Amino acid sequence: MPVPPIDTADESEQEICRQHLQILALIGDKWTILVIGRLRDRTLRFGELHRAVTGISQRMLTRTLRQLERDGLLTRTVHPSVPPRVEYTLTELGSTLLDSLSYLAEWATTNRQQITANRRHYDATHQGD
Amino acid sequence: MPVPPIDTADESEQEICRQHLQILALIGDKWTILVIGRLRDRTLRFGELHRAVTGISQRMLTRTLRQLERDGLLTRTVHPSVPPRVEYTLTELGSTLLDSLSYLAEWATTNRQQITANRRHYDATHQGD
DNA sequence: CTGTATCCGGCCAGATACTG
DNA sequence: CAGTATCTGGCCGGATACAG
Repeated sequence: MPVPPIDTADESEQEICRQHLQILALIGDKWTILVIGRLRDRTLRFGELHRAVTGISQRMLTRTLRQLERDGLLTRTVHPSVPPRVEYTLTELGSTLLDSLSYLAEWATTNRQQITANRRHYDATHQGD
Repeated sequence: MPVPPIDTADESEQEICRQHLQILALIGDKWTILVIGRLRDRTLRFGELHRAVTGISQRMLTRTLRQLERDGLLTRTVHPSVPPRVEYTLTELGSTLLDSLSYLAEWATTNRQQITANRRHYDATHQGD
């Protein structure tokens, strides 16, 4: 069967792709990658993360951390003391995600300038439309 | 210098990370990956893409394609005929992006069920909060 | 067939204030 | 210190209608 017309039979492929997307949506938001990136090397406390990720609000940091905890990408440890001390640590699962992301990061590094150039060229040649 | 306090000196690292994010935001939206995924094997016309990507609206398909064209991830070819015929083809750049994404897709495949289980467990153990 | 133009409802992130 | 509660404005995506 060489080159089927449209290959409408692979609805399943698209379904699988959507399931992947559901997972990848994990990291598609604005802050998640920055947060787990900061946790790559070491455990950090809430306040440390808040300072480390420039511009994030308390609300968004909390939300991001909760979701990552729910997905099992990091662990949240509460030390019952005064003042309270909460530490966040990347799990093995989170660490492997970061590893997989490195390929994409490498692609971005390699092609960032090319993309910027492409955009400039497009904007220059299409501004008259 | 073993284990610096917070390592606030690597603001630059975060800057680079943000530049990466700026690029990765390309594919962080709802439709981009589905569209370029459909173009992996072959050139497709607008209408073919519209049917191939289930649920996408004309507006969103057009927007997605325009952005991908601007970034140089695909080419848009207009065949002057009646009715008009517009074909979209992945560029080398777009193809390499898809290759880099495959590592993430593999991670998603490997860990999807684990994550689903993690969520169930979290929801079960935290519903009383 | 391949788009563009317009309206519009929902969601999400930011700001702010408050709490154990 | 580590959050939660509430309000709000803006953006994004879908629906619809129209055009070359």
